[in-house]
Formats: sequence, structure tokens, C-alpha cells
Amino acid sequence: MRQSKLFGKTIKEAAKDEISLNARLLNRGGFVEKLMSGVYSYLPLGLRVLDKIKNIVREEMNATGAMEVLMPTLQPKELWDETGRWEGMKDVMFQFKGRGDSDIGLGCTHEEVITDLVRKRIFSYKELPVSLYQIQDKFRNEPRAKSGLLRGREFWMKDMYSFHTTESDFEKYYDEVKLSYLQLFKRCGLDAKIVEASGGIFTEKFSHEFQVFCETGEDTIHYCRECDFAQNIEICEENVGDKCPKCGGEVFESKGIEVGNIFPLETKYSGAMNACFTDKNGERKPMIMGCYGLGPSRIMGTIVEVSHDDKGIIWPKEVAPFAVHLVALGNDEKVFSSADQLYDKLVSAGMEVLYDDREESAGIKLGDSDLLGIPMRIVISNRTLEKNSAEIKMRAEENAELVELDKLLETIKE
RNA sequence: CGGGCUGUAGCGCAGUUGGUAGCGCGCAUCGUUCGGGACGAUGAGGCCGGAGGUUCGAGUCCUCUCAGCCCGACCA
Repeated sequence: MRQSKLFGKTIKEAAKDEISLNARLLNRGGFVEKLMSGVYSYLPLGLRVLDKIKNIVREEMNATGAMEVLMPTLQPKELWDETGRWEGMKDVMFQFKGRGDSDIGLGCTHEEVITDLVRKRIFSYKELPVSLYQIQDKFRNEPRAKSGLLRGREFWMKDMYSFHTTESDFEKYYDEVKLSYLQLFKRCGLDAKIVEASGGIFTEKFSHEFQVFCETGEDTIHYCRECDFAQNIEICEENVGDKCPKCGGEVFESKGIEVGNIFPLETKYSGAMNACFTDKNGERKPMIMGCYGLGPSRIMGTIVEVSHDDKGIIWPKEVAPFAVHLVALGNDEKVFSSADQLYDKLVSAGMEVLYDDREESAGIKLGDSDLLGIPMRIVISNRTLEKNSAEIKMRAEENAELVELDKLLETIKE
């Protein structure tokens, strides 16, 4: 991609009413643009990042044996009346009239729809277990949208639902998804910790949150550094400094951003909606369910919160909008023709390259490059051409190295 | 939903006791620059968030309203 053609250029000063760091950097870099409170457009750069995150999520969910589906955003009141949640969720769900007197809601979660889908298609224990997920825009009329991409009214969510014949089969899958989540967060450059939390309206049991420790998080976690004990303070009985109930170590506190949350649903929805299967003995039983949520757009914001410096974003390799930022410095024909050639070579070698071919000053280009946070930067200038070399810099590493142009491709491919 | 702050050019801001709107950045054109947000010149760009009121006259005063941000409450 030639930067001169890229829609969404950088801006120097962020809008003053964007206080949150992720929103400021993403807005300045031309990744997102706010339309209204909690509602953002994704520009080409931002969409690339979002898509990379979604694809990581896809790969990891598929690896658990789950299958991707896509359910509607428009949903009829009648379905939600089966669980009583049309009334129960009217504060958070956008609800309005369709044709005639029909009531329609915008999807804020999909338990009702998925349960309806599965009860229409699955009848026997032979067809279970099954796990289905979707990656979709969700709508919630948040009382207070805030913190840029972290809490929006329209946002991206991956929601997965699994259906099982037995509690033990469910538990086995639930644990598998836990590991899968840890793996996908790691690939996104996030160090997420599993935290026990309230089951909310879903379950009497604990749910499990995936928390990224970060000062700007809105959750507070009590945890032990010696073992894996960690609880959201909304359910935690231990205070800071108390003994860890699991290993006797000390309890610490941290703020956290909840990037994922998984729940044992048991038969709450299958029971209410009559989603049953026939077992070996010919008995009809409600399916045992789990649900597994995470937010790709919130992950994107979280990455920025935890991975940046004073000059801009530092994208982890797997989610970066481009692998390489090729920057031509100095508006000199020789520089541009060399950079053009290198760009063509890199692209034909399959590299994802953003090529800054703009006629801008060195300061602007390098500053923008810092802001955009692409992991590897290759600089071509008169200075480097004299040495028949390019300067390669990894983001967040101070020292740049000079590499001969001819050997550059091999260097990058490693 | 309570509390606080803010709405003036695309963005950041100034605008005095009420007298008819300005600066910086950005944008356009020209010239000089070219490894850390260079410089000069010229130019375009405004329903002062909206409605009502006070006044000879409102960006400025009053009332209402809408929007955004922050702190709470909420968070399926």
C-alpha cells in the first residue's frame, strides 16, 4: 500500500474530548473515527488490525472444533419473551417497532437466537456436542459509553455457544476453550489472566473473565502471585494483604481490562426454550450449554493501552496492519526510485508493506511512522543509498541496523 | 440515571464592561528546504451546537434543549 494513496492520514492533535489513550492514538493514526459516543468507523488501517484480530480468533475457535455461523442482528420480541429477557434487558437492548405492530430488538447477545437455531436442527445425542460461534457487530445501549474502543454502543464481538449431553463433556470443552483463549490473547500480544467472576444473570456459578492487567482497566482484581488464584473484587472475599485461600501466599490488587468472559449456562436457556435431545435410552433432556464471549474491537483498544510509547502505538507482530513500513526520506528521485524497486520486490515476495512515498519532510514521515507503530521500519535515504544499504529498525528498539539492499529480502523473510 | 466540565473554521484554541469574529495547525498555489513534525509569500475556509427570550444591538446576558468527555451508578 502506498501511503500517498491511503485514506485516513495522521493528525497532529487529537480531538480534545477523546481522553482515553487508545482512542487518541487510534484517531491520530487514522485507524478509527468516532461518529458518536461509543460508535466508531474503522478506516483502512484500523480495519486491517481488526481483521487480523478476528482471524486469530477464528483460527483458535476452529481449532477447538467450533464452526462459524452468522446470526441476524434484527431479532423478534417473541423469541426473547421465551426467556423473559425482552423485559429484563430493555435498558441495554435497542428495541423498536418494525412493520405493523411487530417489536424488534437489535442483538446485544445471542443466547435466544442460537438456542432457537439449535433446537430446530439437533434432536439426538448422536449430534452432540456442537459448538457454534459468530463474529458480529453487537449493539448495547450502554448507560455510559467510554474509554474509546473499550466500551462502545456498537462493537465487535465473537460469541460462541456450545451444547452438550453431559456436565462432564461440557466441562471438558469449557477448559479447552480457556486454553484456547489464553493462546489467542497471547497471539494478540496480550498477557491475559483467568479471573473468577460473577455469573451475572447467566449462572449461579462463577464465570471466568480474561483480564489484562492495566491501570486504565475498569475492573479490580485480587490475585496471588504464587498461584493462579484471581477473583474480581465483586465476588472476592479476600482483601489486599490477606493470605491466598489457595496457597497461603499474599493477595495483591490490580486494575484489569476484561477482554473475554466465558459462562457455564447449564440448562438455563435450553430449559426455558425447550432445546432438548433424545439420549440413548430414548429420554428427552435439555442440552447443557456454555457461552464464550470476547470483543475483537475491545482487544484492539486494549492492545493500544498496553503496547505504546510516548510517540505512538507499538503493534504486536500478528495484529500489525502491515509487517513492514518502508519509508523514503528526502524528496530525491534516486531515493524514490530505489524505494519503488524495493517496494515492488517486497510486495512480490508476499510481504505486507506500507510504503511512505509521500513528499513530506523527514520529521513528518518518521513521526508518522512512530505513531502508526508498524513493527519493522526500513528507511531509504540519500544517506543509506551512499552506503548501498537500508536502515532497519524494529519498533521500540532504539538501535537501527544497516543492511545491504540485496540481502534485505532474506533478512526480512526469517 | 445523579454529579462535574465543555460546545466559536477540518483540528487545537482566543474572543475584554454586550457593538457585527481572530490565532496556530491543517488545506490550496508558488518558491526555497529535505534524517526527527523546516521557512517565506498568497489564498480559501464561520448558522459562534440548536430553539426561545432580554436589548437599538447577543459569540458574550437569561431560559430551555441537544451533543461530547470525565467521576459515580449500571455492565447482559
